[in-house]
Amino acid sequence: MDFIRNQPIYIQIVDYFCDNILSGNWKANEKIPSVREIAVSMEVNPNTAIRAYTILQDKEVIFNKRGVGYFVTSLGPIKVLDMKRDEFLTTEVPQLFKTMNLLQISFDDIKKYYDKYIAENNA
Amino acid sequence: MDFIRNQPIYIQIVDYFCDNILSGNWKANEKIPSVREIAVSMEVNPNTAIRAYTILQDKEVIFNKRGVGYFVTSLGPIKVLDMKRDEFLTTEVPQLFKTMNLLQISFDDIKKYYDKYIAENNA
Amino acid sequence: MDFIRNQPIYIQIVDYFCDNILSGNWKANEKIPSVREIAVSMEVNPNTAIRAYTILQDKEVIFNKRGVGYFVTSLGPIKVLDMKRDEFLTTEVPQLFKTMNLLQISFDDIKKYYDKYIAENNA
Amino acid sequence: MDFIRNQPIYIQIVDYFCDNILSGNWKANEKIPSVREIAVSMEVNPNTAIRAYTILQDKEVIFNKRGVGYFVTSLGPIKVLDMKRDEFLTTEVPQLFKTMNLLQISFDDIKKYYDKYIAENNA
DNA sequence: GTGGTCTAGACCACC
DNA sequence: GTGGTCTAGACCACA
Repeated sequence: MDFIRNQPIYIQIVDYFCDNILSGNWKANEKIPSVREIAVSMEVNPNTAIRAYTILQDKEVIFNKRGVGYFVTSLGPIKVLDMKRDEFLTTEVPQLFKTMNLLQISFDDIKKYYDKYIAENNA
Repeated sequence: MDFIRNQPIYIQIVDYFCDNILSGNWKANEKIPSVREIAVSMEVNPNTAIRAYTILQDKEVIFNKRGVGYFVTSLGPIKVLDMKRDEFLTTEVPQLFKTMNLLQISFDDIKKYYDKYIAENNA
Repeated sequence: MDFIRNQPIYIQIVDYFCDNILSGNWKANEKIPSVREIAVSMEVNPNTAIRAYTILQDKEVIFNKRGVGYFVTSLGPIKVLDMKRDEFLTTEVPQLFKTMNLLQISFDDIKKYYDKYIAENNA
Repeated sequence: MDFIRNQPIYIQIVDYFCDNILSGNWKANEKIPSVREIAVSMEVNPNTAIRAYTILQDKEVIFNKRGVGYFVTSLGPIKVLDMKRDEFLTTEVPQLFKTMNLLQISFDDIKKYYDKYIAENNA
């Protein structure tokens, strides 16, 4: 896995987990990969992996069955969706508009990129 | 100046400088505030301020006349615009689309927020 | 380590690093000494040492594994060689010829010094 | 005049003066340009120009007739030549050889560049 | 353990 | 006045 510089690895792992849950790849009540598996596949220190699990456990997105592994909670997918939507609309979107304004990029420009993006990813 | 936690202050100063250049507030070949002025006005250590100057100097956005101060290079405004546009289009925009996709937010939804944003900031 | 006056210490550290890489002492992908080790062994403030690391990191000669340390990039040795060669041939060599010309020193004179230098350092 | 970064401007002016004397452009006992002329033509602070004059005056390479201007001393050209030769042979040349060694550049390589240089500058 | 950031303050060179 | 370098030392995030 490629990590972005300047952003903590454990945060990037959290995001990776959220993506899997949002995309339906990991469904409610399903078991997710073990700490060890993640640590190995991502070439990451187990301590770093554990931090990601702990954060999502604190937010009740995943839970732990001792000796068995981690699972998505039944409300997990909904919680993630809410969290992400909220963050997206109150933080990212306004920031985006501000940047567009500063860079003189019109909404139509974005629209063009969007159409292109859709074409490429649905084809 | 108010700084965002968990982002280095010197990066925020760099962004502040870029904003001033992009907005036309600081024009090509014009002198910009001295290190000490910035340090005082932002209530920051001069060393921290210098880091911002050094970064932009390395990118040839500003240059130094010894004993006189820092100036915007003649290509400075263009370089900043290019840098920012590039980063925006190759990083933020794809990220945006991916998030929209995951969160099931349509382009029309975004459009509504955009119209609202414009109405608020131009009124 | 003995530092030359009137040249920044951090530049001299950069040169020291480059020398180690050029001489094959530090090879591609190998870990190099930590910031603290260098700071202690060179009797220099860690901040001063960090500047050297940062400069070479910006030039992609070394890179950082978070929490682990700094490593020579795979292209590091080549980049250093290119950088140094370029600087040598475009700056030092023409400067040399110009000085020789001004001082009325012939190429044969230099040759004698060179032979002497080689004799002393290979003997 | 274009100045090199990282080297004091007054030193570069001193070098410029020495070059003029060595090349025979400014001969013994001849008047050299006034401080003001140099300051204007080089777009430099007069104080900075004065430093260069003072340094060469201290070394008895130039002298001042009050109200008239600066002149090259009768021994000026010889002194400059001695100074430069000494510095060249004891500092620059050994440094050059060391760099050649590190960069795996042979003396024959240098010879080729030299022949090329001569051909270009005598043609 | 690793590096990164920041402050406080000194000292210097240069213009 | 300008910026540049360096030290000492604290505190933090990360692995």
